[in-house]
Amino acid sequence: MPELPEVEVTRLSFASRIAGARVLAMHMGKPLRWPLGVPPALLVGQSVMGVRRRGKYLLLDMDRGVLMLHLGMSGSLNFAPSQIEAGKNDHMDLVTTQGVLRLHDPRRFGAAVWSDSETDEPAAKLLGKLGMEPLTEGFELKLCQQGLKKRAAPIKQVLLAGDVVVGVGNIYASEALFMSGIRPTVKANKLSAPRVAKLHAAIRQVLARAVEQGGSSLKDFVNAQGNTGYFQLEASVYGRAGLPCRTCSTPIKQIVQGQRSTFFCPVCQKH
DNA sequence: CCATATACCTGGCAGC
DNA sequence: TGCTGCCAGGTATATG
Repeated sequence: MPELPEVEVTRLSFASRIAGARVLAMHMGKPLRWPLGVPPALLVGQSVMGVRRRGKYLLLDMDRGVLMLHLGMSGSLNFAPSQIEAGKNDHMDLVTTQGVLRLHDPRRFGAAVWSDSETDEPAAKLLGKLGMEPLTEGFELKLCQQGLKKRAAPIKQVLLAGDVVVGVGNIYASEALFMSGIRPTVKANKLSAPRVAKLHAAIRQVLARAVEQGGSSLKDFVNAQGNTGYFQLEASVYGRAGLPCRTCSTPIKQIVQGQRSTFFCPVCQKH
């Protein structure tokens, strides 16, 4: 569910409401991807200074460290004024003076991890190899070209790997490649500079637009206020196998790359 | 170092 | 209705 836009929309939907809140209690349900790494009681009494995002991680800055949250494939957050009874897929409650932050995640590929600081383990290890943030000034075309030049893997898989640019997941990778007219199977290091420039712009555009739209509503995305997004309404290729390309009417193709589905138009994305 | 495969886990859906 | 098999937004880790 959550790629960069969904994570960012989630962040925006509760960051200002939780800022300044003091933790009253923390409850953990079934195990997530990694152990929290700290007894929940140690969170009690600390305040939430703010919420940042790095790639698809949400970073809750606390008095004495950072609580890192990841939504995995099926996670979502809810920030409600008061506590409601937890369902079987609710695996973390952070009860604060300003509301309850709840992590809901059926598949449990998500995570809640404590780190004494962003430069300590485990944060350093999890965040250390992440690529550029696509919606910041730091996402420079030149660095993008340099990064791709070193990679012989198909461009789609390089985008997903997240070590050149973060936040582009399986949906937006297909969408960005369609926007820039690039076939997903092309080796990253074979792309000409002008084509990388197109891709660079497309990544920015598709992610920024999805954030504006409130995130993807594919399947069941909701932000921390329970609102759905609208991106699904305008997907160009993702999930449209066999349907006519919105540009040229050629049936959209679906292939598998690195055990993930990829969608593209064989005519608009010739090479 | 790089590219690719594997593992984690549940729920929804198509097809029978 | 109920079963089976397939598929799903991510990414650390293992393997070649």
